[in-house]
Amino acid sequence: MDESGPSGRPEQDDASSHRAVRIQDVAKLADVSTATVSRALATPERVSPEARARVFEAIAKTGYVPNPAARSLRSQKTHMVLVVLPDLSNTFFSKILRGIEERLFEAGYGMIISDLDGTPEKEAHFAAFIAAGRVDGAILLNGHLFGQTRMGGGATDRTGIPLVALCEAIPSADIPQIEIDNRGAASRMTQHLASLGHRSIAYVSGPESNILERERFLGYQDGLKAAGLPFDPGLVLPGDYTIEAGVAAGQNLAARSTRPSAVFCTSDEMAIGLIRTLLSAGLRVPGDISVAGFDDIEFAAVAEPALTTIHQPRRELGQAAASVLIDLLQGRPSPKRIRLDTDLVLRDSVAPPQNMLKAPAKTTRTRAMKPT
Amino acid sequence: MDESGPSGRPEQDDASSHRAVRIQDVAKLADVSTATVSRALATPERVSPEARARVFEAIAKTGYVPNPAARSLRSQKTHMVLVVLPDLSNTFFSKILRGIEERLFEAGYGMIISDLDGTPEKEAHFAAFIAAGRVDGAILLNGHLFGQTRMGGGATDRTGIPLVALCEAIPSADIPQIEIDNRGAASRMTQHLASLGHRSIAYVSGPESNILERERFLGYQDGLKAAGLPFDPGLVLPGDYTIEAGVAAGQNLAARSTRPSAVFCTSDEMAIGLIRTLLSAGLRVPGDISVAGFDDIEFAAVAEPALTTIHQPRRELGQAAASVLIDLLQGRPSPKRIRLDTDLVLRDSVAPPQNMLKAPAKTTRTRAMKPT
DNA sequence: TTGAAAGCGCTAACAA
DNA sequence: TTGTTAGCGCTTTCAA
Repeated sequence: MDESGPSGRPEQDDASSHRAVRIQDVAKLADVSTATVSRALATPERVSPEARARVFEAIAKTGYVPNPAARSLRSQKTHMVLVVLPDLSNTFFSKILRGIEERLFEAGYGMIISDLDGTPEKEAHFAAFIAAGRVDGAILLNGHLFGQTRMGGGATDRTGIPLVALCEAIPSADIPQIEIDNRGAASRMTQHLASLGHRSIAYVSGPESNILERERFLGYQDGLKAAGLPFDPGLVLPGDYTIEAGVAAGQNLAARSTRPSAVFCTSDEMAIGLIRTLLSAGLRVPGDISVAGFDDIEFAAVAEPALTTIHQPRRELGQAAASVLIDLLQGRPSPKRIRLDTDLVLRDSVAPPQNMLKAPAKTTRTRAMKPT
Repeated sequence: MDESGPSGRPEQDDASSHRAVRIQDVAKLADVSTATVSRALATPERVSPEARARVFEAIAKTGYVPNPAARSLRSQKTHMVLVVLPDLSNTFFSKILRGIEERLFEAGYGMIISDLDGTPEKEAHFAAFIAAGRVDGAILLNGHLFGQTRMGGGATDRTGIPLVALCEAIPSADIPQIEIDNRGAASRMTQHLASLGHRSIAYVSGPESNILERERFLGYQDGLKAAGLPFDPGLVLPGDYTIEAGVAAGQNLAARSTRPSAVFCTSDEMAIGLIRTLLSAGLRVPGDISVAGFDDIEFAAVAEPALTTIHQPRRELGQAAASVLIDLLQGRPSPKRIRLDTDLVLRDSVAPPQNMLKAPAKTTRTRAMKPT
């Protein structure tokens, strides 16, 4: 079809170059069989140096790119990974995604993203995606995809593709988990607040059903206990990690006659929304109320006041998850669980309660926990 | 992984069969040919009701899911769309992405994401992605992918897959463009600032090479001219849409002895970083300096002070781009250019200059431009 | 080390 | 309306 031009460059595209270059074309040009071309690509060491050289030359000359559909049909591999996440438009996830993409890219995998905004039908759809064999593996950023669908029947190996859980551990499933110590971090923040003298520390939660949330809530209680403070259900405000939830919690708090002196929000978004509402209501932060967040998103550092929060290594989390999945995909052993460290980031939104003194805060980071 | 069983015949269909159900299995069960099964799926109206019923029953019974690799190999369609974007971890893009994903999902397309963090090699990689036929079409959110690589030679139809440019129009290429009127919006904001009495309006730019940036910069100049203000190059500060760039611009401004009374930042991130730095330097916003942003990201409304900015319909932009691409993919006619409206969102970060009076601002939206 | 040849599972051209 | 059949482009036995 496409004779290579006299120049040695790939053919000029006249009307002629309809057809993509196939392995046959390369084989013919290199004067070998298609099998040899295939081998030269997959296992170069099993092809004689001469043949290999000719093959690569022919590939360069023709601009041959293997057809992934054919390859995939034959080899049952797609070199694609599915990433399932609850909300694409959430800053928290997008940074993780980037970490994932980086690593997958390096390893030659493509990334298919599925954003299931809480829609059960979408879960089913992406389960079908997996079932159809469109991907070699998947990274799950939400705790319950396949929670019902797939794992429910205990049929972990029904579809049989490697899965990795990121952040939201899937409790029953025994798939590798990449996470932070949510409980420990929440406990640590709570104790930090207590150590400054706060006796009444409110908690703005994530969605109840969320595994992360449960861990953090336990951590909050741990922290209270460690500080010798009683747990007061009246100080627990419902939330869902969004700015709006923070605003709602702020309104709730602002309307109270007696208020906690500190609030621990389980996401920075909520903390920022909460602070905004408090300020609008004429309260001072941290003067009247200290507010702490969780995640350390980009905006935490430039919030007004700058947010004291827990730093999560989001990109690294993504990278770690991708690395584990790639190991699995390539048959290498890989850790069943990776727990990355968090940092307690001290900024300006938290201070000792009104009646106590405190020097103006500077951003400080404290290593939150040692590796285990 | 596992050896396929005695490969002559498929296993029993119900028990935990190793082997995936194929079209043959369905055909046999429904007592029709594979062609009929295929037709029943693709063009049900061309199959007799009885046959169709039996086919669907068999599909339900077996849990048949077509093998996309085989389908794709044969039909030369992948039902995949590539989305190329400059920075996945940027809030601005993630909301757009969601709009895209929604629409693609509805139409039965999957989304492959490529984040090229300015790395030229990645551009090449994804160009290869397209060349290999892994996707049926692509949405480009950055102005210059294939700017050199592909379009350079004027060979638009070299790879021949439908392309849509989103936000950053690719100047020379004649592919459909989905965008906002950047120039008009920037002009409008500039005039708004001028109308409040600001005579000295600084501008924090995006990356120079960026097409968006050029449009907005022109708009800024248009606005100045319309307001009868001179253009002062000393009031143009370099930026790149990031928080850090805003911080840098803030430091620059804070260090000056005479300062503009207003600053127009071409992204909310920069505006937030700038405000933060100004406040830290002891300046008041908008008391001493008014600051305006661009984009209206989620955090704009809860920034302190709340940000006056240009609202971009990000999700809708994504949806529009996906819709156009789907039209193209399915051979329907589609508009060559879609321009969505922006809004001027008035909040608290902008006020008349110090010597003038102004009532406390409330969030207000004004339609920025009429459709054309 | 190499080549011939048999499919991977599906769709579409052609015939009936 | 339906079935037969020939590939789509590749990898991978199996022999040589």
